[in-house]
Amino acid sequence: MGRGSFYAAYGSKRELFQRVLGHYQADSAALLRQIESKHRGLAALDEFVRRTFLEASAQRLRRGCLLVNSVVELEGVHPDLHDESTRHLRQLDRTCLRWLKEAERRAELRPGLTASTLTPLITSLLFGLRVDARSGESREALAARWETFLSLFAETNVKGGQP
Amino acid sequence: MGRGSFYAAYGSKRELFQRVLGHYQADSAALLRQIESKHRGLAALDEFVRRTFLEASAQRLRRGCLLVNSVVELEGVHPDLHDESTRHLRQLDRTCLRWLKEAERRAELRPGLTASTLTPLITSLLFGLRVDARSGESREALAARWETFLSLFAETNVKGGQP
DNA sequence: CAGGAAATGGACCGTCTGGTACATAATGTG
DNA sequence: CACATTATGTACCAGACGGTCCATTTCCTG
Repeated sequence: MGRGSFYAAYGSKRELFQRVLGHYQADSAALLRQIESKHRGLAALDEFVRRTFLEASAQRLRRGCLLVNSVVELEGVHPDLHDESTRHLRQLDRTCLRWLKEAERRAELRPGLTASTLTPLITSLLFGLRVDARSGESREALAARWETFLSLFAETNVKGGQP
Repeated sequence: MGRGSFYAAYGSKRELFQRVLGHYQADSAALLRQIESKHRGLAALDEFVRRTFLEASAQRLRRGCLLVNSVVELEGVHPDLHDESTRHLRQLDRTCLRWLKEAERRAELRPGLTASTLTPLITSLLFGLRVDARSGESREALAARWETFLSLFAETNVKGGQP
């Protein structure tokens, strides 16, 4: 793409990046909606992780998550873009909370655990897995971590429960 | 510091960065050793997290972890530095495994859990917490997540256990 | 085929960067 | 005090960057 057409189309590199962020976020939201239409509770969460981490190509996996990378890289340098990225991430957070509340209602959580305490922990772990991905960890290793994690808080009768 | 003295002392920016990585890693290792001399098993792990995340100033917290930031930012751009960072991180991994094995021996882990399956999960979560820190999450929020996590795999009689 | 819109490839500009060279000043030591 | 070492500020270089401008070409449509 020529320089001229680029700036005619997008105005500046910054604007392009913001557009990309928007697209990424829109795609993620679409995925969440699609999953939500087919699964509920912990099954939805598990499906999301499977789709996000385990079905990605090795190359795509190594690229990590655009939003997480942005949060890490833009802090201090581009505060507005950094904030925009974290805002987008929090949206994923809200969906996760919704799923967990459903799971709570369905008694898929081990006794004593609540959706509101578990949700931030889950999103933190997902951040961690995305860093792992970028550090070159294999799909299998990531999957194992996720299954272990799931087994820690899921009732034994649901998928991923502890034997 | 003047330009001249800088290049006389460090050779290049790259070399300086490598030195900084080395120092950071050495400091971390020293902290690990110090903790290991006073605590064992899950107590050591908990102390480490407390010292790393909860005692840091708000500014230092927001800077996150140099190694994690490097892994995220240097992937693809500076493969050698990226690899060096991940190598350093894996060293922390090994220490964590040692602590968990001790915890296993002392029956501090919930039944059915093993050190070798738990350790990678823990380091992933720690990565996630460092991203959270960089995204501006508060010390309290981070502490809450950690306590929740600990309660998921710690025996109820040890610190952080579930009531 | 003709004509207008859109895409292209460069030439060009100011600025920032890592890095060098050097002349000058500060510093420590006999 | 004198001397060698070390640090400093500055001028300078080459290259990359984001961005603009424009002449030329491509492409779609009447």
